[in-house]
Amino acid sequence: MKSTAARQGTLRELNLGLVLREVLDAAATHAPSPSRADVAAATGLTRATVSTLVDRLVAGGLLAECEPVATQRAGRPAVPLVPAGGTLVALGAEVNVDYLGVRALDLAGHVLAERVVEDDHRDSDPARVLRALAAVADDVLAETVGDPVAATAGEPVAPGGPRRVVGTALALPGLVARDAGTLLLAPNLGWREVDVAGVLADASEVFSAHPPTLANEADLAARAEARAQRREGAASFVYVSGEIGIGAALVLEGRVFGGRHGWAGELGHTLVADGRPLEQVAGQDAMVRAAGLEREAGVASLVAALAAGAPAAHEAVRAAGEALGAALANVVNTVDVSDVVLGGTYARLAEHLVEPVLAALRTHVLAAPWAPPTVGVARVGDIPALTGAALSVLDLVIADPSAWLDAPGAAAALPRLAP
Amino acid sequence: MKSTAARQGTLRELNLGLVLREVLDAAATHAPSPSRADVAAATGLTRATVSTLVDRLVAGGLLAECEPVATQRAGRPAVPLVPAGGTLVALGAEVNVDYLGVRALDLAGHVLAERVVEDDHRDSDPARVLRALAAVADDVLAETVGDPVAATAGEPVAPGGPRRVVGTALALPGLVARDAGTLLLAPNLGWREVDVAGVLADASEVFSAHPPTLANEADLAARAEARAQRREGAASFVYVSGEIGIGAALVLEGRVFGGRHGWAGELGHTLVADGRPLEQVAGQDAMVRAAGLEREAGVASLVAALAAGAPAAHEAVRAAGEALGAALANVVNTVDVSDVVLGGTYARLAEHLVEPVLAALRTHVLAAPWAPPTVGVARVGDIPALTGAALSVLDLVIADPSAWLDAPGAAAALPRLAP
DNA sequence: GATATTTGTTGTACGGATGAACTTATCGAG
DNA sequence: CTCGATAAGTTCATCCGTACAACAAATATC
Repeated sequence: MKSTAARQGTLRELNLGLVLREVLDAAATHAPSPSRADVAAATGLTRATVSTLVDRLVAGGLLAECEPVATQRAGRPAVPLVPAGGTLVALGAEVNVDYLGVRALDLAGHVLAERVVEDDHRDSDPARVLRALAAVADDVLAETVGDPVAATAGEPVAPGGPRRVVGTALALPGLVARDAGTLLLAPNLGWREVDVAGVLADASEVFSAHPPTLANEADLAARAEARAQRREGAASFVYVSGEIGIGAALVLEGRVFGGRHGWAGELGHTLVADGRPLEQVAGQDAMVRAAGLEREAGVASLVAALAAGAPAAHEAVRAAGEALGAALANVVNTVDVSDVVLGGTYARLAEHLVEPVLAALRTHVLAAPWAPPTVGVARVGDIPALTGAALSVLDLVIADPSAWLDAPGAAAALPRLAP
Repeated sequence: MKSTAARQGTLRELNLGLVLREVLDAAATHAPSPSRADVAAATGLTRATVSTLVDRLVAGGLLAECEPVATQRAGRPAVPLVPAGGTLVALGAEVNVDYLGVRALDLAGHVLAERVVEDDHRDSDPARVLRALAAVADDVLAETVGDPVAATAGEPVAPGGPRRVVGTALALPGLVARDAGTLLLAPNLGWREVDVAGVLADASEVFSAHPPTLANEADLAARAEARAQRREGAASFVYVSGEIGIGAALVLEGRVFGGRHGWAGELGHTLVADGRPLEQVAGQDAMVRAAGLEREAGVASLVAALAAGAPAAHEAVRAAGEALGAALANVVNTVDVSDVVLGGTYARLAEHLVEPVLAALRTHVLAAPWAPPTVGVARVGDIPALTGAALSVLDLVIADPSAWLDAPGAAAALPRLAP
């Protein structure tokens, strides 16, 4: 919390964000679209105040009004409010060990377009991979807008036409310097000190117009998971992302906690009981190898072996779960968040992992008797970091809505959408 | 950040707190007392606005004006503002394994009175110890106010007379349910599920009028350390409290992070490489025993042995430092805070601990090359948790200053204090 | 068709911050 | 010693955003 003077504009900005978030959250959780009165009731603001704020947001092209819908009850029918789907686009990208991809989201959080390319990036050439990503990004954006150049010009337009790009974010399996746009270290890619933003800017129109914010893959995946879980209120949990590496991210009251530099949650390099880093015990490759399978066979073969009842596979996963649980117990003891969510590869193995992880938590977490640990499975869909990256971009809009308002009047002519 | 409607009163409350904090911080860091103009410049508010806010705080008895002081420079001399020392009292208490104590602070953070009683509380009777604490608390409060009963009545009074008690807080070496006022588990005391607040309320006037907020000892000690370090801006660090047990606390941007229930930082029960909990390797008793000394001899004998150059003592401390460093590396990797502050017993052994801890951090922290870890020694004085507990009470005043304003007019008659 | 009910809007009032004078109090130059 | 420069603090008109209350609009129920 920055302690800076609160002028009157701060007030408006705060409440504008509050109203916007209310509508966006409803859309994200598939709750019925709220009316002005609903928002007023939920926020504690007056109907009058909400009305002026909503009017501003609608005029600015961030919200849209649907046709009033009959509600069976007495009273004037409410006008449902929805995020304006037509204007803003956020681009989330990811480079991971065995794939890269880009996903485009609108303000409502709906996927406008996406593309994922599978490839092996172990010890790859950063420039080559990043140029491939840049091409994919331009493609994906082209699917959502007629002309990427016109789209960045900031002209308000009708739905279906070109859109305004809010920004871009990139998920990477390693340590990043988020401000400098540099990847510091990604052991599983074999990358070190790469000027990611620079390379992307040279290779892509989108990334040069909108320099990407870099972040850890697990953090962004957790951002997406937090949204998926928001259905039942802002949750706190430790998200474990089991890809080739092992990343973790803390979600506190629905917000991802990245730490001072965004490097929090480096779980893979935690030392476990035998002195080895966790990744070498419970990582994807380690499990596959321990199960007596070829590394190239991947997780799919492990899943198959488990289904077939192969004892070595079961033992491998159980041992991995035990080590993971012990490492997570330290995390839980450190940050006092007792719910664990398994994501990535671990989600596919959850059936066999939950029990050993939970057992380890129960025995090693000091507070377990009073806040029983839980182990759940991620709800968010495939490649959550793509969604999380785009959501992290959209957070900018929510944090400072008035910066993204179109010139008033232009959007007033927009036709009403169907509910 | 609770997302609740921001009305106009929110604005005033925010800025009131901002102004108050500005003056309190200056007092805490022994910086020169700021004038209204200084506060305006620091906060970004107008001189006019600051004036009205300060007037309100002065009238309410939270701030006081000193005699204008000649500044050598041209211009009207400034009126230095200081926390009103005379009106509010915050009580911080602690029960730990080998002592208990109570400290009374005024709004400026100055110690008004304190008392510490050394005793061995291992496997003690909670009721007996807590009754002793209650008696100490009543004594300490009596030193600061003429009549504890009158003091709680909330009458504004002149400096020197009875004071208003803001509240009480109690530091405990274990897990607490802070809302319920219950100690859940304190292994080193041998206490479990103790209704601390209830016992104290029955045994003491202060605690019955002002039910104590319970918190972990390390968290509160870190709260005090954060204030001591604020001199150079809001710092982030991991505070390690080495008492009989080992506690840790996270300080982020100057604020203690307690986690969902206040149970964050349970470092002592982290499992180290050989499978034992850290406390049994690097705890006070473990070090003393490993050095070949009697447990009862305590840390003093260990310090003496180190000074005498006893090889066993040096080896014991070095081994402890190594284990501690490895455990801290996990914490640093988890929460991305690279500065460590050694407190409690560890501060006394810092000379011999810093090197092995630092070495362990350098090797195990993934981000070490880009954010070099540091290991420092706590600056705060003896028994920091007492100060931290009282400070946590004073935080209530800063968070909601208007709730603590006296009736206007009553304090206007107060004489001006000397600068 | 009258009434109740709920949504959304329209003024008016109020509280709080702002900016521009203005007053007060000191230093220093002549 | 006087005058001007300088800075702190105050006063007042103004702006801005929210609250409150009354009102208009649109539907269901009887």
